[in-house]
This record gives sequence, structure tokens and C-alpha cells, in this order.
Amino acid sequence: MFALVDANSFYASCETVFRPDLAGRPIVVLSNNDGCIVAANKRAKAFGNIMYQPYFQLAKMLEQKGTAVFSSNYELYGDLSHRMHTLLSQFAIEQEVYSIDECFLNFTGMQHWNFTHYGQSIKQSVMKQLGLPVAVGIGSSKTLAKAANNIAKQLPELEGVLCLSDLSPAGQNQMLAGLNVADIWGVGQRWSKRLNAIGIETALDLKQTPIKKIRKQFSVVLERTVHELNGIPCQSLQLVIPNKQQIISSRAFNKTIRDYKNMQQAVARYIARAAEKLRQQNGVCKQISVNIMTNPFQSTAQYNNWASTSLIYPSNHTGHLIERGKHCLKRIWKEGYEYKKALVILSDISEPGIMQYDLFADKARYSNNKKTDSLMQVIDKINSRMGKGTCRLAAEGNNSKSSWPMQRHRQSSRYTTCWKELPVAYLK
DNA sequence: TCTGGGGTCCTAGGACCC
DNA sequence: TCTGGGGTCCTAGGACCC
Repeated sequence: MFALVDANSFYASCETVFRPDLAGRPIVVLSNNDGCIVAANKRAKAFGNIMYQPYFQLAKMLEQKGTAVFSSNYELYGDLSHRMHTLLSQFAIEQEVYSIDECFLNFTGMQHWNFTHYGQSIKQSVMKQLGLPVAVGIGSSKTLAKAANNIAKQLPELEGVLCLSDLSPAGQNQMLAGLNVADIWGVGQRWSKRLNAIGIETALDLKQTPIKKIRKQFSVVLERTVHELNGIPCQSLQLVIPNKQQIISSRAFNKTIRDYKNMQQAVARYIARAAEKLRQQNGVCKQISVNIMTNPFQSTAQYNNWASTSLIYPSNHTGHLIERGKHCLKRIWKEGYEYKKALVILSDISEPGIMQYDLFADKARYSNNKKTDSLMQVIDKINSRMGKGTCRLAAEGNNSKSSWPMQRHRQSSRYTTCWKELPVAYLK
């Protein structure tokens, strides 16, 4: 038996934890650079289709309706997320942290428990200790737990908790009949359209479709989903976080870049971020790719190109990677465009030590040189203690914090992670 | 003026091997 | 006239997730 615990509009809810005055107001949270709406509470969602829409198009409407608008505050969300997952881990023997705002719990071996009741106590606990609203879905597979969670959020009479296994088979089917096939975990836009076209509209329809038909017309991925809807688990909990196979670092620029040197610095900075993540998982990479592009939403001249290169010796050294990255950039750079975004991918990742040496290459430059390794370690330590970007390579530019500041006009305080921004309570 | 930033898995087809 | 039967590896593209 599996449970899925998922916070309701997590980012928006985080913003209310230290702001009781926001009760009853519509709330939205914006993406980086205050670009799109990436989270909205129930009141804001009621305005219509606003999720992932550009903020500037809706700003006026939102303001007129008294909406509280926030730039994303990942320090706050990350910290509250960590607290939530720590709390939830106490309710089961096994936990899979699936994303920033949701986790699976394994209830195997607890057959005699009253799960609906247990789900309620989980929900109340998170509200009491963290002030965050969550929904709990329980079922005999991960897909069913996800579906139950979704239904629990949709039907107010369930009060945020649904255990499908506590229902009769007919009752379960009735619930699944009320769930759109597009809302099933693993069924996205494309597939839901194709499923609709052959008459499969609800979760129940999909559950009852012959498995061979699904395999033939779709793939083994959807076949597994159908099995899971029928209560046959095809996926277990992922208890160990696997190392990343690729690490991406990308950002849109606040202002467009025309100048090669500026672009070099931006690319160097993204590489440095990615390399830091790579070292955190104690990995080395063998491939680096660089992509630059203009703004596709503008009618100006468009250019979008990428280049990649292999490293002779796998590395996680920022300097080596920047050097290779610069080569990539040189190959794709074209003068005269207004560049809006750069993207860097580190791939072909492995552990250091598992390394195929090149007979003729200069090992001293690329191997796990102890001096450069410890230099990177020192830089990482300084940055983790003193703040990101405190210590960096010259290639990243000498005023990296101010040269392309991210637009975040509406950021709330980092109530739980920054001494200066702790909430203050006044006694009357 | 203004449009996010990450990830994974599977499949088909081409190139190669004996 | 006529052209087998197994494999592996790599890549691009398509689907999905938050």
C-alpha cells in the first residue's frame, strides 16, 4: 500500500505561512525574472487559465482582483520542503521524496490500519506543525495513490484524504470515473488527446482498456500505467536518490546580450554552477554542450545554435570545463544578434576513477590532479559558508552578482534561513 | 518593456559486427 | 533472375514528470 502526500499549491502556501494577513486572498508566485505564473492558490486559479501564462499579460487583471503576487523565493520553499519531508518520514518505514512538495510513503505491512483515519492525522500534523495544507492519497500502486490524491483535492467532502482501498470495487471505479484521463500520472497532453480520440475519457476507461491494445497503440510506459490502475504495482519506491546523468544550467538574461565577452562570462558562470553540482554528487563529466539563443517571443532576427565537445579526461574542474565551454561558444557565436538565453549541459557523467585513459594525452592537465581538486573543494567550502559566488574564477566576470541581476521585484523574506529576515512578532 | 528551469525513460533507425 | 540471420551500440526524437 502506498500513500502520496502532496502540498496544495505549495509555493503559494509557503508564502502564507508567515503572513496570516493573506488569508482569503488570491495568491500567485512567479518564475525566475518574474516571467510566468508557476503557482496559484485556489482563489487565483478561479480566475481562469492563468498557470504558466506570462505575468505581464495578466498583471493588471490580477491587481484589480486584489491578488498578492510574489517572486519565487526558493530559499523559503526549499527550507519548508525539507521540514515537511522530515516530518512526513516519521509516518512510514519508507519514504521517497518525489519532488519539492510531494513524497510517497510505503504502508506495506500495515494492512490492519485504518488508512483514511491515518491520512487525516498526517494531514493535521503537517498543518499544525508547519502551517502547510496537504492532501493524502492512498492506493495499492503509486499511480493509484497519485490518482487518489488528485481526487482528494477535487472533492471537498473528502477533506483532503482518500484511500481507494477502503472503498468497494464499485466505489473505487466510481471515483476513477470522475477523474479525467489527462489527470493520471504518466498521461500527458499528447497521449490524452490520442486516448480521447479512441474513446478513452476517464481513468476508469483507461483502467478497463485491454492491455494489448494499449501496448500496440502506445508503449510499454502506458501499459505499466494501466497495470497500476488495476492495482498491480509496477514501480517500487525509489529510496536512494540516484546521481544525475546530466546536469543542466540555464537562465534567461534579464537584458539581452550582444557582446561576445559578456556572453563568455555568462556561459562561464553557468558552467561554474553546473560544475559545482557535479562535484556535489562526486561525479566527473566527459561531455559539455553549450546553447545560445535569441528571444523566440520577439519578432527580431532569430538565432539558436548549440555545440558540444568531449573531454579527453573526465573532469569536474571548473577551469577545465570553462575552457572547453569557451571553445563551444566560439564555434556557434554570431555577431549582431540580441541573445536572450544561454544553456549549458554537462553529460556523460561517471564517478572519478572509472576512467579510460588516453595513451598519448598529457595526464597532468586532465587527470584527478590533487592540487586542482583541493582548490575546487576550498572554493566550494567558501561559497557554501559565505554565499554563492563569493569565490569564483575570473572568467565569470568580476561583478557577477550585479551584472545581470535576476528580476525579483516581489520577493518575500527568507523567514527561516536568514537571521536578518526572521519574522518579528509584536506584543500589544 | 515583459514569456522558467530543471530532469527521466523509451523507441526506431542507422551503422557496425560475425 | 536470385542476396541470411543473428547481434550491439549510438543517436535523435518523442513522450512524460515537477
